[in-house]
Amino acid sequence: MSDTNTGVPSLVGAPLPSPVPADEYERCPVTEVVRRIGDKWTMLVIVLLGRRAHRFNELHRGIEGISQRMLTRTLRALESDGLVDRQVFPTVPPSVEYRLSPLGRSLLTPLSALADWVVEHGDELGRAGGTETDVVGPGGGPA
Amino acid sequence: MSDTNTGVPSLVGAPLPSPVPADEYERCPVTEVVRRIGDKWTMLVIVLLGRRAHRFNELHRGIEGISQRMLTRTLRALESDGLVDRQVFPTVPPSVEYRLSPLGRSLLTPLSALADWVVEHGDELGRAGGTETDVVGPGGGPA
DNA sequence: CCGCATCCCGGCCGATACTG
DNA sequence: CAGTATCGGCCGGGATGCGG
Repeated sequence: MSDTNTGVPSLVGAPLPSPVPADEYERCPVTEVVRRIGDKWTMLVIVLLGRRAHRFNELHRGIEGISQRMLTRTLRALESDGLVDRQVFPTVPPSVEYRLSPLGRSLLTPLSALADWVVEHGDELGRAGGTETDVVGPGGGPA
Repeated sequence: MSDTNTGVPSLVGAPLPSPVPADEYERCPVTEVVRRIGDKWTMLVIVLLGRRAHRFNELHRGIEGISQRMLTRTLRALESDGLVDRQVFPTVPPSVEYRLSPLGRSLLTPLSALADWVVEHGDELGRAGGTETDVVGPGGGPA
């Protein structure tokens, strides 16, 4: 299912015979996206906009702790990524609505998979054991 | 599927009746994980370890551009998150093997979903249109 | 071979003030 | 209401060198 010849030959697949050169990983597509949405606020915005369209200050109040600056930046980034659509109403006072683009909405699906994982395994994260460093006896190792 | 009462009531679901207070989003679990794996190298390491166990310098050579410092940091972080297991062979010279823990392997599944999305929509990202800012005529807006 | 310590820089991000 | 401008702290992350 995940298997297309784009550099991501299914993450869960068995160890492939030809261990793809390092260059392939350098521009790993998953990494790209994760880095895109991996910053401090992006995910929160996506989640909020995943529910319904929001106006600027609506988001500003909805995401406690975010500054105007970062909200603007985050929205601009999402916009230029084509994940959110921005709609300006030239009223007085002006108002702007942000909503997830079709592309952005399609992203919600894999994101839900992640959410599912967190719901199921999230409690095992954090401090999964301080000293599980498993030392085997001499002579058993590779080198 | 995504719907457990843990704070992530399915991202793709229709707009829920009770619009959860902002506090809920503050500690959005998905955001947590994404921030965990959203740094520069973590995803690459996970992908490599997803194929098979690797030794330190094997990873170092496999992920072109990473410094020893960052590889160590990344591995330590993944380790304390319980996503990778570290196994030391007290040989001379010493050797260390890193492999995905069961938890880490379980993470590959949702990550694959993301990979699938990238494979399918990745080309629409980046510059999805400079000035798609849609301005409607006066009188049509909310405010 | 594995990994830590130190130095340093650039960018992320917050606070604040100002504009249409 | 919806931003922009500027300053500054903090930290991610690269280079190098040392230790077990």
